[in-house]
Amino acid sequence: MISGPFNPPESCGDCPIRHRAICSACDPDELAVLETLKSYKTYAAGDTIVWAEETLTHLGSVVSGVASLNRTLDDGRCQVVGLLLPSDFIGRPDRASVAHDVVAATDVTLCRFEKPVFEDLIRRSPALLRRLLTKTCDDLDAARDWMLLLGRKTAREKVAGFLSMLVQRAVQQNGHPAKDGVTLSIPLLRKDLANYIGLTVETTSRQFTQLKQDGVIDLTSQKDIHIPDLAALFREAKELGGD
Amino acid sequence: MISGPFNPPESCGDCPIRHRAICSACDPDELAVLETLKSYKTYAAGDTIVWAEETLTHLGSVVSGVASLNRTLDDGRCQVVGLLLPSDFIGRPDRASVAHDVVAATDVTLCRFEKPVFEDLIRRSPALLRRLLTKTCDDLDAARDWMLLLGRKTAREKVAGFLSMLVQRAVQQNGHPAKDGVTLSIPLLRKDLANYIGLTVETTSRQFTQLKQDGVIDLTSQKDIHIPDLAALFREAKELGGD
DNA sequence: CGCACATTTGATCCTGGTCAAAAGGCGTGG
DNA sequence: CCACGCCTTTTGACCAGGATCAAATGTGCG
Repeated sequence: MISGPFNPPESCGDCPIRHRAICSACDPDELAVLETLKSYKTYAAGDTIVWAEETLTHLGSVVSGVASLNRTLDDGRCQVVGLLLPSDFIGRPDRASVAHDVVAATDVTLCRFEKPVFEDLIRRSPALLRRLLTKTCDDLDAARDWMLLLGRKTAREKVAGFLSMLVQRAVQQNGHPAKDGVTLSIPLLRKDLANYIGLTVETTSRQFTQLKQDGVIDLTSQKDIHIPDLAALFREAKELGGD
Repeated sequence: MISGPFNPPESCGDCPIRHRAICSACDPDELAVLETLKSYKTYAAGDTIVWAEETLTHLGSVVSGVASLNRTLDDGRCQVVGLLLPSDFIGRPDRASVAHDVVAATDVTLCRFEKPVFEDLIRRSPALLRRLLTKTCDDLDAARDWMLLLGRKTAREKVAGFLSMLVQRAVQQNGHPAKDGVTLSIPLLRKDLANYIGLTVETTSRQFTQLKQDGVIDLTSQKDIHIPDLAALFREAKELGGD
């Protein structure tokens, strides 16, 4: 989605996630405070940003790139339990650690605050706290939607459901309503994608092939995909209200 | 778990969930305010407490009983996306509705506030807001744990995982550390249990039979279960740190 | 160009689903 | 008190969707 190195914005006013991240709740005065406290950090694709159970020193938002939240069993089985896209938040204020690894799927830049500093911020700004609650509720709803996909959907529906989710998030970010279909880039390797939808790489790949043959999707490269008819994709995904 | 009709407490001080529900964040003054604003409502097992997408008039906590959060597809496939036990909270302050049905699994009593009243409360009490955020974060972590179970665990591990979760929640509520095993009651029908762990009733039943034959569990009746060795159960469930 | 890794395709197996029927529980009414 | 009927749970026989194992094809990079 972002090509080339990402340069952090000069000021919060120029920040690409200014109106969607938790700081969107802040007025200019508060923003001026954040400005002095924030710092940026960039990770390369594949880097682990946080290890599960590790003590967090910072909290913050994804400014660019995509990260996945991974929960892994001793025997190697792995489930991706969430995707962090730009404006999504990492960490919770009242716990020392998170319960899963956070891994950069692409190059990732974070806008961070030291944990005690952030805790002081939300103590002083109810708006910020309120915004964080809203975002957490949204994450919870998304996680529960995903439970339906993992527990009850077929392989084909899972792949279509994943793509539907990507499309919906892309539309809600870029805001283009899409007239003649949508083109987007899949920010995960097949392996990670499979771990996200609870399948193996092989079945995932087979379902892509099928959906392509059936004209639901069009792969221009392995990562770049074109969806000619959104309603058709949503129907395949059995989204509630997908028609 | 609760037998016979449940009588709401005379005052918040006598309430069984006083120290675990969101009101645990309140000082005596705040509690006195809540006291004048709350109301109780009881539902019979099987009743739908809230329909998905229906406009919520109240928010509140489960005082007694168990409710399940159900997400259902048009073709009838159904996934339970959460269990509400005593002290758990229903609803989110900033949305008009919830994304899933809330169904009473046993008889359920709620302690409720009218939505606008509750919104006013959290506007005036940062402690309450803060407590709500903590609970929501906990729910999110639990949902993500469940995604691992749904996406990556075998039928046997799913059943053992469900029982492990029940045990852990029972211990954290009743606080008894359990010397010679734990006895508890399963508050769901097999059908609902199956919908919670993403299996059919038949496989769920078969796994119970297996676990019984292997001495991991002991069914005294269809709902009442005794677990002689918690560590053994956790091992079956492949819980992180289950040994 | 050649190597390492990601993705796709193929052949076979096995876990869990489906369909069907029996057994167990429980409340109602004779 | 027991008989009947309804619903839940268990068990059985068979089937299929997705996993596993293996190999071929694609892709990016030094």
